[in-house]
Amino acid sequence: MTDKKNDSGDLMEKLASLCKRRGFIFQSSEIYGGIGGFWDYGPLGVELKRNIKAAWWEDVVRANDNIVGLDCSIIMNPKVWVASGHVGGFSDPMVDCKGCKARFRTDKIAYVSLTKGDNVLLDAAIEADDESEALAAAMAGANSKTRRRIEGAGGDLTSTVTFLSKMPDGETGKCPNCGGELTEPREFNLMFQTYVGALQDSSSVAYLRPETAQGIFVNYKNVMDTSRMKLPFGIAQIGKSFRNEINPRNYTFRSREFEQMEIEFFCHPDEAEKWYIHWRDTRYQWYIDHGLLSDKLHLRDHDPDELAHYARGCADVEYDFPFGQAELEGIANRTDFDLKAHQEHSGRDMTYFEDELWKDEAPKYTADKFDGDKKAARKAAEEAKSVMPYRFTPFVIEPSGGVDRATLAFLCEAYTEDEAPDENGHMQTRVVLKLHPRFAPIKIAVFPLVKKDGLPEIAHNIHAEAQASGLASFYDEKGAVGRRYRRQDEVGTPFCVTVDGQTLEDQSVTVRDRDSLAQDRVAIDEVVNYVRDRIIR
RNA sequence: GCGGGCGUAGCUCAGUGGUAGAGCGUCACGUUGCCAACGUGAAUGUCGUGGGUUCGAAUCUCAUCGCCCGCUCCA
Repeated sequence: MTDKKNDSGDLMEKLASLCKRRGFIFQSSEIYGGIGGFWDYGPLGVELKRNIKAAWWEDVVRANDNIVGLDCSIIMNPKVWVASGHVGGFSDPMVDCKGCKARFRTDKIAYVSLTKGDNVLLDAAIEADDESEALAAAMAGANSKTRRRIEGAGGDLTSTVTFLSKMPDGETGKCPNCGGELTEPREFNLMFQTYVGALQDSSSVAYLRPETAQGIFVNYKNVMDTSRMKLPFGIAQIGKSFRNEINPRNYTFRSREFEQMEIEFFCHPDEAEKWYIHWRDTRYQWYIDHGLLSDKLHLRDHDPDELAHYARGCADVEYDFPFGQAELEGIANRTDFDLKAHQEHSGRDMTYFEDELWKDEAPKYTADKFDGDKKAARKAAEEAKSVMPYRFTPFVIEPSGGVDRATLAFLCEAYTEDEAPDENGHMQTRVVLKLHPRFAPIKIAVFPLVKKDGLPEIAHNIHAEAQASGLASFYDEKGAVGRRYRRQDEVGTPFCVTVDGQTLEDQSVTVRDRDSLAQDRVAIDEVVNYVRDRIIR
């Protein structure tokens, strides 16, 4: 069997077509012309996605004593987003050039002028990050005559650098690229807004969360107080998030409504690096274990200049999609940035106290150690307790994965066209989703070889037994058995069980393997266990 | 947001001003005893949506929505 793995661009089209045809993924609101950036999961898609989420939850929450789950509301007090920096800080106004169509952030366009008295020696529009870079770039861009005049002017030059973002409203400068006219600055805030309550005024504005993480941070105290968790421990959550992407693209990859699976893992600052490495490697391995080949999966450590201002380390798990290498999950060391931000904005104490460590230390602060001065002893104790190593703000390691992105990656990886013989022995192209059995929407399909001689009844019984034991099972008696196999191949069903004439004689059935096409003869009583043994991990 | 391409049956697509089509899939019956494209029959379309031109529009035109590619963006 030779695989004709499709790494070209049409894989995406074939996959999208299959997903529509077999009920994995539909465009949202399709009968009304759809809506960009929103997608629906059909009968098989929802099973696949639930299986992925369930596997994550089992492996992350249930398999770890020090991780607990959470399910937060999507709409929160808007102050949460002020504290996190999502309101205000990250809405970068942009301008477009009407001439050359380039787009710029207004805080990246600088207007540099050099004057000596009333003489303007240099007046330039430059794309730059800061003043010194703008000046340097303006000088470098000047012609030799201008440069000589500037050098000749000696020290009595006046230089001004004005960023477009700092210019008065209504004033726009020229395009740094072509000198053309720029549009009015436009806000690109990616949070969806809504109103809470009947009154739609500025006091009732709220946001659909752009990430699940903040819901965890604001519940960190609640969880710690009620679940007896001690550092290091994690809080995990799966849920919808919303970003009003400017330009959703690449099928479900960049959607405006999407689902995240996130852990916020709280630990001692001294251990943050250790846990960061742990989670980075654990999460990377999780994707490999579930079928993403390691040569298509990349663990990419961010360069220091790529890191967000609050992060001390960050790595992306990336996959080679047909449209390019793109992120499935990010693992970041967010330091104590978030807890400190919420402590500052909410006024609530977010620090952690090492009481077991303090227990050993407390005897040093009894009154007799302070010449019987109880007050002095208490004061010294309070001071000692209020700082490291007893009291501190935990660091946070955040493995944050996209459920829809993982689903898409597993689908891309699973989509295979190989060749299988037809009834005359001629090789025919076969489409098969080689999904990890744990993720397969249907685990076992049960067929009577033909629709007579009591075979359907026996097959029905096996189907019912599989269902009763919790296996997602599918019964099919229509058409030729070969066609039924192919239908199941297309949706990734790992095992097909066929009841045939021999079953009537010796109570055995054939179990056919999706990937190898091999058939095993198994006793009816054993068949459910046989399949179960082969789908667990 | 800009530029280009596309939108016709569940899927893939043909159809350039005059009766809405094909292949596959689906359904029914038959056949078939282990790997889809056997037989017979059947269902299925706001031709993305809205306006305009025309005696007449899937076809020409404008707008709009969606999808794909490139640019841009991505806390």
